[in-house]
Amino acid sequence: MSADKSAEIVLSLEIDDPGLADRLTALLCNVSGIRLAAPGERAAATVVARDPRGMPEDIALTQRELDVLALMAEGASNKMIARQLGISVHTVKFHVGSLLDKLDATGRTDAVAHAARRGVIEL
Amino acid sequence: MSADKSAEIVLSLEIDDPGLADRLTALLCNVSGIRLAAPGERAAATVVARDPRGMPEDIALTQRELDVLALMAEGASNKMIARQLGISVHTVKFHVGSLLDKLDATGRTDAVAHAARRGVIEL
DNA sequence: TCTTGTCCTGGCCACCCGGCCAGTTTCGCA
DNA sequence: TGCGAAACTGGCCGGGTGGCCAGGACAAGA
Repeated sequence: MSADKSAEIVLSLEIDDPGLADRLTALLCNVSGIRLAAPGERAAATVVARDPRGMPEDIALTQRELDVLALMAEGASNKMIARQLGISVHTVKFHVGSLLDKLDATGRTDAVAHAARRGVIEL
Repeated sequence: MSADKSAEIVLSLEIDDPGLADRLTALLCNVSGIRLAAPGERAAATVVARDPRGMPEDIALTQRELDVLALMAEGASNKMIARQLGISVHTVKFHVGSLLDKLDATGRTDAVAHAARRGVIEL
């Protein structure tokens, strides 16, 4: 067990409000003993702040899009999703396209990552 | 509600590890611009940390594989990763292949999901 | 020395992905 | 009754992805 009091504590930020995120980043990065996590780095603790007011946060996804998204997160290909849902590959690609648009993602990997970050799906 | 930008940011702590909680408390309470929440007070953000001991060791990934994995989680294509790391697309595909093998994934989306589940990367 | 592991690069190829065009049906709402 | 949203399907195509083959450089360790 390390009792090193000088070891840095790695913090990651999950903050919706860009202004608050900026202010916290500016404040925390100057604190000795604390370091902000690089992208992908494991953090000892996470600073979270979901949109305080309202915060329904649920992006307007249809039921079908949710179905497709869940299977996408399992690593399923369009063909697999089509077979699973009993629809054609074209329809799957149609829903994936809507998902990429609504989640502001560049690809399916990005879409799953964004959805997981926003709590739309559980990894 | 007052939107005073010079106001202190109120933070609350939800940390399992008492040692980590103490260290963070000691560090944060001396930062001007940040105040720890009084009991029952509404906080602008919350610092959370799950039990770090519950996680098994990281799967044996090389540094380069971690680099590629982090960029994959950002939704970057092989070409983007290659440009970012200053290596060729072929090398990126080589590392991605190793990643798929080690993470027991069928594709890059699956790989990112698995890695996030196992705590290898932070989404 | 020889072996092992990591990292890097190339070509080739089948398949998948995402975006574009087009259309259909069904449903709820004004 | 008309109109839009959602769901569904099709063809087409450029580019991306993943698997396979091959090779070389370089450091650590047996």
